[in-house]
Amino acid sequence: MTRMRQSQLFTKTRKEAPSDEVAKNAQLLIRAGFVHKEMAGVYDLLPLGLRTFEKVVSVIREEMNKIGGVEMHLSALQDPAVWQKTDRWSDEKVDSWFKTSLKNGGELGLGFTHEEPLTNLMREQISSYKDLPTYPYQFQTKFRNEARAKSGLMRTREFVMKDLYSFSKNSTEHMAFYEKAAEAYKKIFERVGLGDKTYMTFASGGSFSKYSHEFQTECEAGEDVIYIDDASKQAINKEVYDDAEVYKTTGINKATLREAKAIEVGNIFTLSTRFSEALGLKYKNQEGTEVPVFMGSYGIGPARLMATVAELLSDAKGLVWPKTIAPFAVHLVELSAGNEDVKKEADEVYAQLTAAGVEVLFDDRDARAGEKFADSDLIGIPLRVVVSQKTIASGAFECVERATGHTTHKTLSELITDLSHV
RNA sequence: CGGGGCGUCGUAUACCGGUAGUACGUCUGCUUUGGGAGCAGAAUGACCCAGUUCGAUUCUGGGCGCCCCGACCA
Repeated sequence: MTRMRQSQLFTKTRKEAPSDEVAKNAQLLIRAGFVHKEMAGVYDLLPLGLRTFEKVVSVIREEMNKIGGVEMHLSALQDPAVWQKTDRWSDEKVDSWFKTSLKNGGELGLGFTHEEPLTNLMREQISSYKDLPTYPYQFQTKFRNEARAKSGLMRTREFVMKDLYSFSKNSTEHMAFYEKAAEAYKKIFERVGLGDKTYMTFASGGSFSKYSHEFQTECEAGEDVIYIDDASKQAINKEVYDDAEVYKTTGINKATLREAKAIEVGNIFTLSTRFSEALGLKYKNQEGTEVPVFMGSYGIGPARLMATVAELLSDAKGLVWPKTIAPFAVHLVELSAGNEDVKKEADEVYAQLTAAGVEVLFDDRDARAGEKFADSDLIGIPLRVVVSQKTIASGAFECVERATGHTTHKTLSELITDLSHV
């Protein structure tokens, strides 16, 4: 669906944010009708929110496909057996499990990540060096029993993650891909409008390896503290700030670093053979020797990314979406006040823009100008096109850029020409 | 999980040991129509369970829920 009449959009905007939301991202997304809070750390995507979410997903998907990613979809329900093999089933090892049980009493888990089932599955697919490298990925719901959900959509208990896993022959082949993945990630953050403020950040490797890389977007609402090197656009996570080896590896001068709060919008890990060895994922090399597959994992949460954009690119009037992830390209607003000529003209503009392939949200509601403008500002679609008696008389429609407030007047054909360039 | 705070119409807020007011939204009517309109009317509310009390939305205890700080974040 590339268009929508606002009279049929069931979500309503609100003047005030709910008192239980402090985070700006949640306040704006709820006020504009993009999301609904189901419970702490659990949000529903409403029509506008879903559209933006899907746009973010598309951007990520395109970049993953470009570097050889192959999309698939794994189950959320998890068999304990495979997790026991890597020692990640017990609540002592992993405290964020949501666990449930079968009617017959058998235990199940709701996946918080997918290294185990995928590695296990790939044993059927990988047996020779000829099968490598390979890069399966998915957009899939993760469940994490966070001790504390916080910051609106930033840290939730149920969320979709794009997780890509690389299966390589050795660390050299792995590192080549790791660097390609890092470049793809940079492109993703640029495309969604966060390029200026997102830094590839040296971080601890968790339980997998000594170091990993996070993509951190500088933002006051973030929960991480990073140290930014503006010259190289790199950063260092506070957790490894005092590690001398980090400076040797990166060549960063500790003295020039600037402290900032940031949101982790993506991360990439070298997993090495930690999972392939535990689960027996091996391949035969050219000499006929069995070797464990060398792995990596690469995650991005599209909803967190959407929330980060909401947090950073909004203004006092509401959301300001970049064209790449806006729910619609154009917000067509008719100010007919019941005037049939204006209505007819607006309908015509709606039909023609749609026919030209432009995604349009058409505010055909019987509401006053002030309310329509306020809603339009709140929702944050990049371009507002106004159809009213005034614009009909002048022969050109008023076009207002949401981000800048810049206003121009264009005929329908000029408008279509402009928009089809995007 | 430790600490703190908070639960009142759909939303945001107020007051009160004697069953609750305002604003926005909603409904009806009239007026208005380029920046969240005006007038008149209407409907809608105390998280749950105990206790104290003649009487509890108010006080006490417990539960549940939500937010914030911290810890955690594979």
